[in-house]
Amino acid sequence: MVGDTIVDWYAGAARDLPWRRPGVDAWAVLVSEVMLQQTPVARVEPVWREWMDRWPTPGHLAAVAPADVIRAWGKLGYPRRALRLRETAVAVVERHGGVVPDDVAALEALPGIGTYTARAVACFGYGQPQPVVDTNVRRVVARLVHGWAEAGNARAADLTDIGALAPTDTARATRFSVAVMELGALVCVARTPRCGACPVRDRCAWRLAGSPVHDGPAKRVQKFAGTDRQVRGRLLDVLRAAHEPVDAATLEPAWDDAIQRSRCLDSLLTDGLVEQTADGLFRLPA
DNA sequence: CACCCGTGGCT
DNA sequence: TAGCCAAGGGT
Repeated sequence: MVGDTIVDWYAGAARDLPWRRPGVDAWAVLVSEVMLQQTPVARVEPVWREWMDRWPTPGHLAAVAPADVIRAWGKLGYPRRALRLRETAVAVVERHGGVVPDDVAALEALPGIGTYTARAVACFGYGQPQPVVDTNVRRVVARLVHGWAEAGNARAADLTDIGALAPTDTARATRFSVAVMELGALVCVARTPRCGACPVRDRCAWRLAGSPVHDGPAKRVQKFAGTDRQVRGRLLDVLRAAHEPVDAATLEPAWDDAIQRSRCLDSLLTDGLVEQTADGLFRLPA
């Protein structure tokens, strides 16, 4: 069956990623998964190594100031993830005695841990045969099973779809979850799939249908230039570099439009990524 | 469910 | 070059 074929392919094709090595615990896996949310492997690797070296356990991370965490996060993007990761460390210490929980429901209750990440931790960190659905898996299933060129929006049936392909053997089912992700990351990629290198090309519904082009609605492109996300990033850049609180004037060069700049600073304060001192200066939260 | 939340490399 | 895309989550 296809599941077994994909597992066998993975044995010879898997990348040697640091968080996949033997002895890497569930906390280290959790940290990697949060960093990998919407961020490419190549950019995560060095930050993850440095991070785990500094803060190897939830207890270590829970004890440091948000400012340190935000700086260490660097330019991975979506810095709210860094804040939530620290909050998760606190929750693991307070609610789970410093041990990452091994059941999906408890994992999903942690800040910044959703449907995907909870199952990824249970599967990759604890060896459970959990179905795991990320963007790679949705694309593989779309092509292999449904014969579509692209995955649609995430849907509840995704978990059922991938579960149906998993090998029955428990250990192989666990391997299967990483294996499908790897297939999507290395072979069944978004832009130009390398079907010649695909272990299941002969059983792929999309190929059997003649590799039709995507005919549904185009996915909405997210603009970046000029958006609040860019402005927030600029403001945070200034504050990451400053090791003393700064006044509003110091933030002006970050963005010309005063209205937008002010709105974004407010939203950073609301998010807890920035705080204001008693004398009205701004800094990363101590 | 649609939208918001960063960043940088690749085509 | 401008857009596409990357191991999503929260609201």
